[in-house]
Amino acid sequence: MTVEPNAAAPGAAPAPSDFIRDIVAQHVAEKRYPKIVTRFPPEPNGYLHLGHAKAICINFGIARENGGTCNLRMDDTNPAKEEIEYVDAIIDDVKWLISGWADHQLGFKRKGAAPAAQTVDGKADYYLAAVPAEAGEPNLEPFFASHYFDQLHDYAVELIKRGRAYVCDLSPKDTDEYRGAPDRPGKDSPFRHRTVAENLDLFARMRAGEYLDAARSLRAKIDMASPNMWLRDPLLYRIRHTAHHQTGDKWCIYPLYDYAHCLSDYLEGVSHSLCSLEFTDHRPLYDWILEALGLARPLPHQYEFSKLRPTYVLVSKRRLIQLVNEHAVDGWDDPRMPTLRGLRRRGVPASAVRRFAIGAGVTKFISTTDLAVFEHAIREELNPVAQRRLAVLRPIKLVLTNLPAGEKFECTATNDPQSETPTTRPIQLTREIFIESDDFAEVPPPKYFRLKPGGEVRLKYACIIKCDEVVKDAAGHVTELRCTADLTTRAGGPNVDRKVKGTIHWVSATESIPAEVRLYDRLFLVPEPGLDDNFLQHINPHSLETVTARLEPSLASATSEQRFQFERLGYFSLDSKDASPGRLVFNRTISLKDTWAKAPGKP
RNA sequence: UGCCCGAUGGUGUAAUGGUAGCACAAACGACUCUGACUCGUUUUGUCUAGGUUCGAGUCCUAGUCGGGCAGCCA
Repeated sequence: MTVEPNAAAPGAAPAPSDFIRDIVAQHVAEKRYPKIVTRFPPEPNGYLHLGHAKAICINFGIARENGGTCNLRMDDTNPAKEEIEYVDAIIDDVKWLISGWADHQLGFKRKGAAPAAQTVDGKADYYLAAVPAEAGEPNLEPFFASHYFDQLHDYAVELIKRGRAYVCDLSPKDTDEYRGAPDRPGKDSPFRHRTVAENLDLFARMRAGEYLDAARSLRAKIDMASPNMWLRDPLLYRIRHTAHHQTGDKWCIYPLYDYAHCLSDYLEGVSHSLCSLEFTDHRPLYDWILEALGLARPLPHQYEFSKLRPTYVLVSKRRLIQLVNEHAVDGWDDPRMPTLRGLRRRGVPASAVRRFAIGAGVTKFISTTDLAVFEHAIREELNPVAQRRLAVLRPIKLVLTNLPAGEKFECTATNDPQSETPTTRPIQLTREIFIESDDFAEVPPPKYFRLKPGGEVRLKYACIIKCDEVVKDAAGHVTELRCTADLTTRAGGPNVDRKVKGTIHWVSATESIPAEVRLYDRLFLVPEPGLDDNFLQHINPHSLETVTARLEPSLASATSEQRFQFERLGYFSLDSKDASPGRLVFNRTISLKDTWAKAPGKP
């Protein structure tokens, strides 16, 4: 198939091809649908995470490649579990993830709009078209399954009239028993053969609130002996005397997922309903309901793909809640969380999440993707755009004994070495500076080419220095290094081209500013923490280390939108929550690759 | 002892009956005022057994292994 190049992300991988896209391409060629419409249907009962990112990228990606729309729909058919608080967070996270990539595809609807009655080829029909969220109309909102409760009810009545659904009085327990087991057929409910009139009456009374919760249910009349459990007269409606966050107390009967989902897709004109593998067994039911109704427009179809499961990460709503509740992390937006909010706060660009989610591919094979692939994607996105700065995380004082106190030697540092037209900024070299404590070793391991007693190293953007003396305290800890600067090796100096093996970063002791820097690492020590019910014991005790660092002064005016590379250390950005004008707090998004850290022979 | 889905290097993914490729990871090397980036080289793969075919990762049969399904959750 041919796909449009990814215009919004130059240099990114070409639009992918996979078994679902092949099907869509075929349908486009056949003109099976007037338009390609997909949907992303989260249940508003939790925050979106890395696993959802894949579903978002597939659904929006396919809409994007085919000039279609992807509707954001709240799958809110269970008032007991869902809360309005999550709706806004979901909208915000989706917009963030697709920003600059598929903004045009985001389908919303007018506030309060419900499917409208229309006639198609002489048949009565309901339809609710998307309005592009980008159109700038003020009163737009996402789709809600709950906004279709009237139409869904009408369709249920129609199923009863067609003899395809009946009201069942079996208790939940008896319903389970009658259902049988995977290797054992079920048996018909004693209420299966009620007349249409009786079913209509009972269903109306269910709706009118005459019965207690779970006293009766509406069931599809399919086949209690089907080898597919979902075809054994599945429930369509249950009685729940519970208020709903969208419809208030208008309803005391609520549709179940299988009934609501396929019809919601249909009402919105969805062409391809893409979901994860565990719904494969539901597909025959999805098709059965739509076919039983004799609908007017082309029917949507469901296709399933395997979820994204990164290593070293939990992608289970229940377990993420546990992390938050047991204070293993500091809330849903903790930068160590795989939630979109957490990733965003950590400084991960949406483009990196997309690169990862899209790169994982679309298959039906249950796989785990190495977290290193994600980390690589983050570095790939950040490297070309991050402004370079100098910062020292764990400072150790270094005195350049041949430089006069109080004097500043201006050096020129490059902001964006990856740019074709790099820009620069001045930084000041002074008699007293800080270097990274890792960059000095009194007893250096083999192949150590940082600073050591009697050794030479280049101060990045400045000059070569030689270590003359190591000053220690009574306990034997190094407190200060005394070195000589060779100013002839500065830029413009006669010996600027002199080579030494090592180059290290530094900041002026007098010009630099202090800042809190949070060094984040993987939350778990084992690749598949979810395998263990007692997963909390695998938490990485060093997943967060907070240090007081020294930064070059230009960082004082940083904003949380900016991305920085602290040279030789990693990518950092201002914490959007805890930083304030008087307080600098930086998060490490991801470290630079460090081949030296794992060099053999290194202690 | 039911039905459904799947299986390609360490990991993920491509090859649509015709040279098993790409990415990540790993190892080595070049370059380097970031032990980064970039570049080069290398290691490692079609679950098993039959069959169809000039030719099979691909098609067929059987098996093995893994996953899903018995919520009035989604």
